[in-house]
Amino acid sequence: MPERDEGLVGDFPSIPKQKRAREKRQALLESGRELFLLNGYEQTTAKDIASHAGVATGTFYRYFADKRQLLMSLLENHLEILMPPEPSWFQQDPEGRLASILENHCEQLNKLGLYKVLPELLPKDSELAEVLAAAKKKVFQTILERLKKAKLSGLIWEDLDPQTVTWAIMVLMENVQEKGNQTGELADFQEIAKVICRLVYPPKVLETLSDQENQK
Amino acid sequence: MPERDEGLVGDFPSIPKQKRAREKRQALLESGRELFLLNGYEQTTAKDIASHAGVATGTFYRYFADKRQLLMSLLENHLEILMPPEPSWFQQDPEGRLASILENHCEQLNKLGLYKVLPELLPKDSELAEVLAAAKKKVFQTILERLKKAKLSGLIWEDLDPQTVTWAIMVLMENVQEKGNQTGELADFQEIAKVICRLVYPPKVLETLSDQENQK
Amino acid sequence: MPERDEGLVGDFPSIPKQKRAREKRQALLESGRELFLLNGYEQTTAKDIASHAGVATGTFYRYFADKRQLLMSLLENHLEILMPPEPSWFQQDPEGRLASILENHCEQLNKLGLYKVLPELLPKDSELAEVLAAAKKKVFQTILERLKKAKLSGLIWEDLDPQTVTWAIMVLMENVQEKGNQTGELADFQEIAKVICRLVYPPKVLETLSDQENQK
Amino acid sequence: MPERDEGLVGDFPSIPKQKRAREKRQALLESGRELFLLNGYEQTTAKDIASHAGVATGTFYRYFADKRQLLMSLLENHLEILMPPEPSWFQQDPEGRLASILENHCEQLNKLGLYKVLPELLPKDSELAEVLAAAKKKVFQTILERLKKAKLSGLIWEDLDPQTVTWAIMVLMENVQEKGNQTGELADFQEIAKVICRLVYPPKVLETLSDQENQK
DNA sequence: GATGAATGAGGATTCATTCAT
DNA sequence: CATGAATGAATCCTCATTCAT
Repeated sequence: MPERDEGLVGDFPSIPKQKRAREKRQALLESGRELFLLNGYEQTTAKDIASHAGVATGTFYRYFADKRQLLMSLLENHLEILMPPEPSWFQQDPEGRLASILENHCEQLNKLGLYKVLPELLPKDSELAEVLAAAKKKVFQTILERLKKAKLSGLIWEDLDPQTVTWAIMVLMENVQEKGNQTGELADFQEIAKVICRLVYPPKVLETLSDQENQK
Repeated sequence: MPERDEGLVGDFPSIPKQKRAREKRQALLESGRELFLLNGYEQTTAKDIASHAGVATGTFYRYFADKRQLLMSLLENHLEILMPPEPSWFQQDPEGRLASILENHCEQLNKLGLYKVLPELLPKDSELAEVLAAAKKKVFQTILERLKKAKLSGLIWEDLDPQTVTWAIMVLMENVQEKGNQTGELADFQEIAKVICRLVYPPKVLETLSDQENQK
Repeated sequence: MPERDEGLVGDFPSIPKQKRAREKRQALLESGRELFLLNGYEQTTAKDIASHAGVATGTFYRYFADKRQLLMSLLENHLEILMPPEPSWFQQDPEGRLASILENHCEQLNKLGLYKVLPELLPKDSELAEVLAAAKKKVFQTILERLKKAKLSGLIWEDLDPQTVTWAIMVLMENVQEKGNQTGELADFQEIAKVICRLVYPPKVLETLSDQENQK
Repeated sequence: MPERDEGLVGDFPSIPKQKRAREKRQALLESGRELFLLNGYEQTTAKDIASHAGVATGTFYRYFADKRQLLMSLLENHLEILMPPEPSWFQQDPEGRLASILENHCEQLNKLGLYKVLPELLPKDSELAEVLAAAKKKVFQTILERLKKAKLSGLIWEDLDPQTVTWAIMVLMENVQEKGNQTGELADFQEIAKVICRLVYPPKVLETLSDQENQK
């Protein structure tokens, strides 16, 4: 009766305590990640992952119940990276700050790469879809709250619906890492930040916030 | 044994056959579309599609090389629906027009449904990905051109990068049909249109454009 | 949606109506029977059965859900052969009749051979065990009823418990086909019949019944 | 690092180890027996047995070549329990004695339980089958000899074939422990003994033997 | 052309057995 | 000696594709 670790999504075979075993588990996770990115989830077999990690097929099943579970582990470990960041709007130089947040988020996403497999999985794995949707909803709520507070202070556009603005911000942030692909150039985070900020602040407010910074 | 349609004014050999063949092809395409949406692309087998269309497995392969080709046909037939619309910015009441464009686009997308399978395919089918990317690039260019013209007329924000704005508009338009899922409400196209227009027009320009309309 | 045939034990993929298909199904059943007898149930794989029947592995699964189901079909088709016969005790020359019943039963059992696999399966397949137990119980009841009637007529031993006698008769009949293996000779059905009859009739009754026959 | 038991009067190297080893072997045998009964032979893995016995998988293979050998050891250790008893027919109160022999045999069989796995193994393990057949043959011979002697003394039915009677007795004795399952009641050893005795003694002889007892 | 049975390669998973620690 | 992680052959089963009718 191996001990089991109840994670966010499903059961896992006992997570090994031994150092060697932990390393092997890590190697499998890493191999899985790489091959999923390279060939897609369906096209990657448990055997592939195992041999890429330098172990036998059976060893894979010592550490993971199946391919799906390995992926779930991966996602669980990096859920926060997959979520769009939650910028705050009261700070100075919002554009610059947002740009660097975006750049950082983008860099992490690309390093992880898992965002490439999600679209393949969401349609068939409703459990996973729910988990992600819940996480996104939370981010949505946070951003929305902040926007509403900002609105009370008169910092943001009066005539835009905060819900819709929140949605737009999230959609844009979730797609930053693909901007390069479309335009053929690297994403210019400064420009993107300006665009997003335009949805939030009227230009005058933005000037004020920037002035404050300049005065410092 | 080809059936013959012997009419008063001569023979139309094989025309009925062609007609039936075309119908069969259509039935297969339609079955494919439905099943892909229902169960996802990978989970749908050629046999499923054939029997859902009321023909034998082998018949499927008379009309399509394989499952992928059927999907390609589907996409080809409806590529324009899958592409974001190309709004123009010189017209009066831009928000209202954009709203109705969005609503229409969204409706067509949902009726077709194919947008749900794309994410599953793009990672593994680079050819498809290229085709779509090219189509998107074209839309991108069109929108960009229009924005640049508008900029020359001083109608749009001076300080935003047209490329980035174009990218933002497209991303937002491509994700309209998912807005409902996230917020739990139906997408409010009017509000979305307002948000998108904010990225294009300074409020004063917008007022002017609307005034023109009112004067009519 | 293939039609399904609800048998005694479990569901079966559609039983084919086409002649060729039926023959193939029969060939698979026969191959299964032979290989089960030859190598035992567990040692026989679906692939073995398929290639012994001259078809591909996948074909096996067109006709049977799995190995177990093939066996169930076999058993269902021949359940009556597997059950011990139900002799009646009022007739003339009971020994001779019983002997020929036994010989016939034994011959059929050996021709079928399935009795050799049953012991392997009963411990792990409680569903099958129940079906067989129920069938045996029915035979048991029939034999018991007949014995009780005979007892009322004073034809059988007064001092033996009919239930126990029934049990003994069934056990002996179920083991006839193994007598040869133990003694090294062919089962002598005449002698076995005499032994079984001794459990039923006192010698004097037996003489009377035989006399009646002689008088004819 | 072998532990050593250094006593006053010399060394007993490895004796403690041997004792522990013997215990471990016993634990494995016992675990094997329990799991075989519980899940059947095929369904029990070497790993199951080892962990049920509280040792590592590898340790199993230090004590037994494989699962089969463990079972063989078990059978070897308890062969006599598995064999039907060898009643003698000269004693007084044969029915009572036989009844108690049967009860005892039955009890031991049930305590051991191994009889439940034999049917699963005999078809695939001809070596085992031979060993058991040989043992049974020996019992058969013994019973047969005794019957023949009794026949010389005129104690038993003149008209029944001793070989067949021997066979019948063995078959009945081998199936006592299953009588309960079929009739739904506990086996009534007294009645079974009466039935078996009917195959051996004419009623009058039985009375005489019983009288002798009564006279005592 | 249409059919659908047949094919068989390929993926998931298990488990007897070995071997480095 | 004991351990239990690692091995990989072997099984089950599916499904894209072919082909005889």
